[in-house]
Amino acid sequence: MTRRVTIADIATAAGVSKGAVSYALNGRPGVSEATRAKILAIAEEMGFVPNRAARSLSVSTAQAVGLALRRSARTLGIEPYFMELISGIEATLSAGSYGLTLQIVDTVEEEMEVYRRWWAERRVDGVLLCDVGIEDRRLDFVADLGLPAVAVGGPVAGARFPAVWHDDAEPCREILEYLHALGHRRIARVAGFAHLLHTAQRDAAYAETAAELGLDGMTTVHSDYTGEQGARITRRLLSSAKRPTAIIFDNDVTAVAGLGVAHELGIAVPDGLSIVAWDDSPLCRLTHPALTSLTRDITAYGSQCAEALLAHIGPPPASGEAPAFSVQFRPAQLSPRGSTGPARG
Amino acid sequence: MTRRVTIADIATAAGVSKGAVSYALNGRPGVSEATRAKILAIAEEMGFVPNRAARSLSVSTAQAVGLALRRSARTLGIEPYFMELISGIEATLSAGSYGLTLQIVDTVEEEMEVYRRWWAERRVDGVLLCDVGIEDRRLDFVADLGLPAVAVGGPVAGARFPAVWHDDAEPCREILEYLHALGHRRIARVAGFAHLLHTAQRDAAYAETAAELGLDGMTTVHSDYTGEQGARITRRLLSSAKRPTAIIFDNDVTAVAGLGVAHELGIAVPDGLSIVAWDDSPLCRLTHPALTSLTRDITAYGSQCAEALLAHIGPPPASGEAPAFSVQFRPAQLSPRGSTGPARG
DNA sequence: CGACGGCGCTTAACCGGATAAGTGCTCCGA
DNA sequence: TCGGAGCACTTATCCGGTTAAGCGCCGTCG
Repeated sequence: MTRRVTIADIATAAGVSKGAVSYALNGRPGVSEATRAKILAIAEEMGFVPNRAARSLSVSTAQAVGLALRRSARTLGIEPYFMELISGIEATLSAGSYGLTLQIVDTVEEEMEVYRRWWAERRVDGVLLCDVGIEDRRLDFVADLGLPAVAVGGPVAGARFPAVWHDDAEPCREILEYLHALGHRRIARVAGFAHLLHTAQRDAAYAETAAELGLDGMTTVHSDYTGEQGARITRRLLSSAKRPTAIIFDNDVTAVAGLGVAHELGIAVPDGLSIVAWDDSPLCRLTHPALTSLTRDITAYGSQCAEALLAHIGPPPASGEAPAFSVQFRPAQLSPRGSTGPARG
Repeated sequence: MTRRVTIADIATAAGVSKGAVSYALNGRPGVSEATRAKILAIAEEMGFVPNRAARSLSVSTAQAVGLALRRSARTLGIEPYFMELISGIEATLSAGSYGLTLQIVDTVEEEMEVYRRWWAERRVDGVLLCDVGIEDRRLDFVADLGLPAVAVGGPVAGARFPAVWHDDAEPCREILEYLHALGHRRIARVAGFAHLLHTAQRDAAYAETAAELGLDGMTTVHSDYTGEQGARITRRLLSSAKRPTAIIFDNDVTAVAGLGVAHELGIAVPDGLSIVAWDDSPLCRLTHPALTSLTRDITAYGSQCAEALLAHIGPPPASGEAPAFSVQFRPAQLSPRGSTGPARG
């Protein structure tokens, strides 16, 4: 295990000072082109890679972004959403040679503590906040800390930092009109966590469209996004006297579980029941029939979030143009598949 | 955004030198108990958190572990395996106040480049190698680099660093005997990537047990673990003249896809076809019928891997007892559910 | 009584970069 | 011919910790 090569080694080899090497490597003025070329060649030949800690200490930047996820291992595992998001985030970050530091936490308190520590340690330059809630203590906490952040989801009222989100109202309208056009009148919805911002947004959007279409029998049940709850709620819905002819699920996992329950109860899909899932993932194409779902490119969404964060971290506040607050991402698109059809009778 | 508190600030406040503060905070001798208590109290009061970069620079340790995943965003998203693994890894790491740095890569070359960079930058103190292959160039590469590593999977022949794995032979035998006892004689297997070590191990184990049981018609088809391939292969298997009465899938995703195909072809499960899935995840309980599967605690497995890595990084090689090479994890257990039953006719 | 050892603390160097300030040189114009 | 600007590079300092070495003071023992 040979010793690492430092700029001092390069300086010695090139017969110049450490300072000159630093200027040369960072493309700053202060050295002649000939010397710069020579230094770069030597650095390349010696396989020089700057020590991250030393650079961080000097410029007081971590070149890393933090992501704290407050979901259980099981939920994280089965929700394609997070891994796709992470994958997108990661792609943008590594293109900008930023690292991604990941931590899984149990409670909001723990999550905030992680942010406090990360920032105090200068382990990260900024964080991405997932699962934005209606009343979200993290928002003020992080802003007060001075820790650059971007909310994954929004728009956040009175935001003190950027958010990246997509309009859910439009897709909600699209689904409901689609199901209505297919003749469905008793439509149920298995929603996500009631405290999440986007759940509330969808709640409102469905209510509005339902009113316009004269669908007054729409029931909404909130879940924790797990398959177990999805199955249990679906079982209850399908066992009721006036059972729905269509169910909208707020995520893919509960939708797949719901489909399983329909099979279990001998209800044919889509003849006896239509199913729509949010968050089109490969999961939706695994089942038979494949699930009609709302497609959005979560990986691209993750990239966009990371970009917003880098932009927010990046330029010193002197810059003329204000950072783009609250970027809006393209809304989800309905992808009709085999799980939806005309209402029976 | 107030300036960070450094040990110099504490030193001033306590009326001592930086050195004394450092000794006090690190629990080393060199200060009286009274002074230590005073310094600790002041540090606490001022909310001191050491700067990671400064400490790293001094002690040349990153207090972080790297994980590079060579899978596509879509695969990562839908495979519960990785998130559960990460979750377990993360739990152990954060308990030891290590960070986890994640990177997603496309090719082996890129992956090795990431290791080289991480190590040169001293961004990580060690890495976990997933998806260990039969001929794995990464193993020697990482060992030559001097980068501490632990293989997630094994045993690795001629290993130059520890591995954590579980015996797959025993569960393979268990499955085959179970299906044999149920009367199945035409059993197919949808395996994973042929180049992966554990696939080869299972290949061998099945072949051996099949020979013992006199099952000579066992066909094995290798897949890339995706639902698409799982579905396609299953469709082919079920369309053949002498179609199997049972299929073993090497992961949960292909198994769920296979179940979908059975539905599609109107083949009842388990009456017309029995299905067994490896890697019991919530996914296996989402379907109807729920999938008989091989349960292993992947989160705990991840923890174990992280522990092995920390142990390998941790004590300087002087230590008396050799680091535990090649920890064996408990084998997977068969969890029979609704997708398996007696062979028909 | 003086030498010695150890405690408790300070001093200073170091980790590996970035960077402001300083130095010697050349070239230019007055 | 000389002052001054500007280039190319060096020197020195800083970032915030860790740590070896040094130093004064006290108690102890020969």
